[in-house]
Amino acid sequence: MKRLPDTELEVMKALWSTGPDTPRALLEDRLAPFCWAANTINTYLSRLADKGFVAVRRAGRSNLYTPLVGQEEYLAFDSRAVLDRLYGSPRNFVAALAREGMRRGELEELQALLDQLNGGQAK
Amino acid sequence: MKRLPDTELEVMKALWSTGPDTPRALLEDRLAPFCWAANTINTYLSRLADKGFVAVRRAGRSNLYTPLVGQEEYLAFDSRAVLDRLYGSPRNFVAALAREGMRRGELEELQALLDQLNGGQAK
DNA sequence: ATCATTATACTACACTTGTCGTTGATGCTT
DNA sequence: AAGCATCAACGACAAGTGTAGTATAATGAT
Repeated sequence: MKRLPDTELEVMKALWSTGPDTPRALLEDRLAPFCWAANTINTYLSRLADKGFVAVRRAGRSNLYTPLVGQEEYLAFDSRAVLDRLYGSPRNFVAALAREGMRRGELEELQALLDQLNGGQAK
Repeated sequence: MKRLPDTELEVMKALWSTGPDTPRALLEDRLAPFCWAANTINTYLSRLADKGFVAVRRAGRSNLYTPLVGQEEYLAFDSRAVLDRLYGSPRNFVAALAREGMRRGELEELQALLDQLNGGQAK
């Protein structure tokens, strides 16, 4: 697996949010905030198809798009890649975030997750 | 600030590890594992200088290089950029990591950091 | 059958990144 | 002063990315 560039990632995010066999129109809807030309979205979709990230299926006059790589799968891969690139460990990543200043609630959320990951049983 | 490409980041990592006014020879030493041609390192340094990440100073026959952006500063920026790009929150990032399988000790390290960030006082 | 619509496929182009080769300046040797 | 060695500046080039225009093919209206 390879890390995706920012724009292609945005397209994947849209696809993940819409599920399989997403019609083109819906996809454009989800991507509307970016104000990309329709052709631009085309290019990103072709590239994603080339890379094996989405399947394109013809349905009548139009196309349906389906993500071939799941969100969970990609996030798992990407998060580890982030560590390898610069941080080395989750600890270092979170430490960097903390230095920048965590936002309201982020720390609590994280603590709650850790509690859960620890199996709930207190030490 | 802008995120750096992988190779330039490796050069910055080397510079951070060697401190200010790093002579060229030492830098090449640190970068030896990458087996880059000397010219290649030159290019990365020029690009980093253009981007304002390093200062170059002439010292006699050779150059000295100094990082203009601190490691802490860059990590703080980059970690937040990672969240904005794909995860949204530290929680989601760590959840993705957990799904991929945390490595030995990573979870404990992280918990220890959180304890510390929470100011130590148990709730 | 022809024309207009429309969505897709193909092509283009500038900028970035990864990687070096070539040129040029500076100083050391003789 | 001439030639050699060294290091840095500049130029180069392929692949990837951001962004979109032009061409083409299928559909529906006359």
